[in-house]
Amino acid sequence: MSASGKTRLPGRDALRDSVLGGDLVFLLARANALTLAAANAALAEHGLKARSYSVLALAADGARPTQRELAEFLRLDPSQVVALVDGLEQRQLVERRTDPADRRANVLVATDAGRDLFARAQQAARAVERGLLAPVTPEEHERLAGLLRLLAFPD
Amino acid sequence: MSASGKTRLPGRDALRDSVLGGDLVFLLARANALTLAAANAALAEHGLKARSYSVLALAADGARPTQRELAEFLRLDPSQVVALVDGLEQRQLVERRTDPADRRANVLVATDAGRDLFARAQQAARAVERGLLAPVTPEEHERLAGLLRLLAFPD
DNA sequence: CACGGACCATTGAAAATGTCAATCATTGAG
DNA sequence: CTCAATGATTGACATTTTCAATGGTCCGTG
Repeated sequence: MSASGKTRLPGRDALRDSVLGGDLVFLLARANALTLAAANAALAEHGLKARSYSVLALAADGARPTQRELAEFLRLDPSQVVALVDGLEQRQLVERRTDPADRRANVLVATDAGRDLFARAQQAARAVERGLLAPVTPEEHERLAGLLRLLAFPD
Repeated sequence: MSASGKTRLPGRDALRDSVLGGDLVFLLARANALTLAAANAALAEHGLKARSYSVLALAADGARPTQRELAEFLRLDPSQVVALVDGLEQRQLVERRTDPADRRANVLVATDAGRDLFARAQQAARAVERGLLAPVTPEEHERLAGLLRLLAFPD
């Protein structure tokens, strides 16, 4: 009755029933990899990736974040934010304004062109999300977002 | 009524209420980053990372996956799997056996030491997961896993 | 049986990301 | 005023990703 004679290869999805199939960290990693790839593909036609899209999004909706806040929020090293903002600024999608309340800090603001591009990119992003969530009811979608928020912001 | 006079910095979590706060791709990315960091920290004392832990897990529970199956399942390039398996094999945690049914393919099998280490590492992994899911009821946990599976395996 | 296209594992190189320490300007506390 | 702490920036270095090329093996076709 032991499995010693097992010569069959795992079926297409035999691995899913392994220990990892219930591993939250693994499921998150895989879901992230797939959704990130889909998002990047969709954003490419706008010259963006998920990263730059995120920065543009935060600049575009008037939160006026400093680069340090961006770094913390996006879980990036401050030096990566520099590069990201450089890219967007060179394309005139975003401006660095030194924060009047603290002249060490730069506050990010989207230009008109930036808001424009963001609006279009957001359409693409939403379409992707819709596609990803096709097998899920709106209710479940909300539940999922809520649970993910718990993991993403453990406070 | 415009926001032209807005000089206040965003509160600690003002960014969460931005467009990104409801962005599934972003939430997944951030949740993944946090849980991955936690998992890596916990696995470090066993000389593992989430990646090597995953490979070891699949080898340890007798699924006898080929490297190609591993690559697909973990969403890695086959060359990365080579490196991962090299590491585990040098530590005698895992063995490559050429698949009798297809001599091109290597099937991964855990050694006794490998199963041993995995058992201990799994304890650590489970503890981390418990910590991450502390704010969530077991029911919600299951629901989350189910929804993530939909995203992770769109078939 | 022999051929040829497809597939697995492996290698090596190049590009993208992640991580860290050092620096400059500025802030805020004492 | 002084000084430790902080935000942005730079540059170096490690890790991860992504690709193309190769040798061995498989399998369908002729």
